Amino acid sequence: MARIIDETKLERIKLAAIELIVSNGYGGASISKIAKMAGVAEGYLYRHYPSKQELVKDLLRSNLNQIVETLEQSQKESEELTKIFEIVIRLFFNFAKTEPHRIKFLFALMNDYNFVIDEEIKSKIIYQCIAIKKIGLAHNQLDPQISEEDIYLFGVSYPIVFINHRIKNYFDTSELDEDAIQKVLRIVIKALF
Amino acid sequence: MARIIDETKLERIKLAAIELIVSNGYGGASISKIAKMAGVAEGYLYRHYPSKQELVKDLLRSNLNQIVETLEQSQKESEELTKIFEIVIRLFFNFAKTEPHRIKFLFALMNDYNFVIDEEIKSKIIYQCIAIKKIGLAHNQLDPQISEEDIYLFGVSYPIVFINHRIKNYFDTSELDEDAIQKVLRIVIKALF
Amino acid sequence: MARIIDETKLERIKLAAIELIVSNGYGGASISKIAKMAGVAEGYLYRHYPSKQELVKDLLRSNLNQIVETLEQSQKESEELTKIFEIVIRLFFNFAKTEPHRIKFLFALMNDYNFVIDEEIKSKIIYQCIAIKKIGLAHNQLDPQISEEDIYLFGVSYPIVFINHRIKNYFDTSELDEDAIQKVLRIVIKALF
Amino acid sequence: MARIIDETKLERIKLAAIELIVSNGYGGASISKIAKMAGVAEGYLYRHYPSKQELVKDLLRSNLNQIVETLEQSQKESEELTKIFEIVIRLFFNFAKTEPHRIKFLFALMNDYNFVIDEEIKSKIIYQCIAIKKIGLAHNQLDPQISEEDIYLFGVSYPIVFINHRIKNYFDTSELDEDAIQKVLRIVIKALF
DNA sequence: GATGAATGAGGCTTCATTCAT
DNA sequence: AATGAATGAAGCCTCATTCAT
Repeated sequence: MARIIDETKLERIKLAAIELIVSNGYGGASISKIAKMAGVAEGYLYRHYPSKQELVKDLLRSNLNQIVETLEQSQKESEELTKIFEIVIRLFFNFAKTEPHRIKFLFALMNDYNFVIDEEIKSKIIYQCIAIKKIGLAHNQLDPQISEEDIYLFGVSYPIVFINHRIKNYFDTSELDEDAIQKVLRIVIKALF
Repeated sequence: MARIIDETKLERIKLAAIELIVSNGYGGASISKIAKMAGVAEGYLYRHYPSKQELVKDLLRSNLNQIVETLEQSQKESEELTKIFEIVIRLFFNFAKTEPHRIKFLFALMNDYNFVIDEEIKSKIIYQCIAIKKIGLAHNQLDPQISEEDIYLFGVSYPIVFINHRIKNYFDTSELDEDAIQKVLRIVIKALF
Repeated sequence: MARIIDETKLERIKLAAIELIVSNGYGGASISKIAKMAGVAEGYLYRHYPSKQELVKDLLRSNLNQIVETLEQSQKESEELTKIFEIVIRLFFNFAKTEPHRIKFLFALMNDYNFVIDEEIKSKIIYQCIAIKKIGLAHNQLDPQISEEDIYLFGVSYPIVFINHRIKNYFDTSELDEDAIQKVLRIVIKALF
Repeated sequence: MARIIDETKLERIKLAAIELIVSNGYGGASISKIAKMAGVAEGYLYRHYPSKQELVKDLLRSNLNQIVETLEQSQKESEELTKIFEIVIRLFFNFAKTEPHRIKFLFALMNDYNFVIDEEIKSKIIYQCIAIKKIGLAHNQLDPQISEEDIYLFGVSYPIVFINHRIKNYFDTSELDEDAIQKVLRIVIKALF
């Protein structure tokens, strides 16, 4: 009975929101623009989210979840710290190539003072950082002065910052190739080990 | 005399704008709120800036200029790379203590995809990074693979990111004390040298 | 069987509509809220009423009909005017106790300039008032200057106004007890006889 | 400096709001309709009231204040209760002739369950009713069973209800002439004395 | 030079209503 | 017969900006 929810529509809304937030900022991504870009009625959005804020929160949440999964995945694939970081960093770069909006979106909102990260996801991320630190210490691969905060700053934050600087073409290079990956990886290892 | 009064007004406007942008975002910092907080008529603002955008651009420009000056200053004070980085980092931390709004503001807008950094300032910053790189290479203190981009990412971007993560209390530490400074400095040096 | 289920649904819709109109006003009683409260699909409502307006009109109509029936009933039960008024007033008070929403609803919409009372019901009410007047005159119980309008204003309007003032606790009494009934009855009789 | 506030505009807004609320109800009196009718920009309204609700509250407050003043005035002019009621009732009728919207507006909102009367005005009205009751008792003119609530219901509420019933032409008379005044006065006195 | 009254476009959100299923 | 997904107009409100004073 009744029509089935058109999942495509929701997906289009999310994509449109991300794209518009990335290019126009939170304030510049108006509901009407999002709806128009998604080819959906303005009111439709509110059948799935109680407010624009909640839509963006959800977007941030699900994108951060991808990071959490990336971190989890990396630890399943290897026990060597350099390898773990490589996996994570490669995933970010891959992410940047296949879905550049998403990495821009993350970059834009992770830093925003108005969008506090969901407590649950935050603790998952912290938990993963602690786990990585433990692996490193257990295998004597990590500078003992390194904290989970540093793991986060170099394993997550720095690659994202790097990628976005490249995307912004800040230093007249926008390459996100193998050389760039190696560069990031090398510095991260130098910093933490 | 009249000019002096003027300057105060403008200064108050700038401070109010920064504070409101930091706490409410660009969209949440309306002209009327800024004017009210600054104790100035709404229209007054338009005698100095053609638009709100231009006001914020100018704010970003002048705050970035402080960074340029910080970089310039650091090179005048020492020729040793570790010392130079220490000076810069100490200045950022000092900045964070005395004018936290400003460092938050920089953090919020530097990364924004909507506020492109003034071309002139950008090249100044790049120029300073190149200069620092040269000093480092001349004194054999720098990993030769390090580029000016890396100098920027670790000399400017990373300290600001670190400070803001601490301010946001992301890992349950909001300390910006000597230990924090040493920590940042140590990692930067490990990464670049 | 299916029909019975239907009737329940419709009844639930009506009750929900009344409750929401009373507590949120006509504008605050949205179809979706009514449907949700009634546990019914939004579209269902439109199988019985062509519009929200028509639903409310019908609600008003059927509730006013109860008043007409109350008036009719009272005349069947007695020929003495005081008795007739007593019956009517007691019914209103009883009504207020058992179904407070309804008396509030009547109060809210009877006075509304947007919901004109159905012509048919209006003439029924007028007819009843005339009938009561006739009884009074026939038995020499009524001040001859009293018109059917006065019968209405004191037999119907005043009790409803009184009850609602008490419900609103306007004068710090919300009692609707026997004393209140006696008080109303006494004044009505003093006014009309 | 700067333009002077155009008091006419505010007055036009108030009049338009009253007229539209009377004819379309609170919900039907939209900001845009009010602004259009008043010949004023939509946003202008918000320079004087923080919300639509507050505008209507203020309207209700100021109109109720007229009633308070009417009650106060009446007691200054006479010490005889019949005279006091006559003055009040005459004022209401006069009011109805010169400013019919206002009396309709009062009628519409006084009874509304969504617009609670300002506590301050309420106590003023109660105070006046008590004062009138005292005068009546002091001069042995009042039925001792009569409370201030009754004074209100017959001195204020009933005349307004009567006038609005006439305006609505409920019993095919819309006269608000001397006869009507005498009729109301006579019944009120019969009821309370 | 400075003010703040006034504007109206545009933002977010809700709503009555329709109609495919 | 009944559902509830989908619509888009309209509601309330805020905002950057203008301009008479």
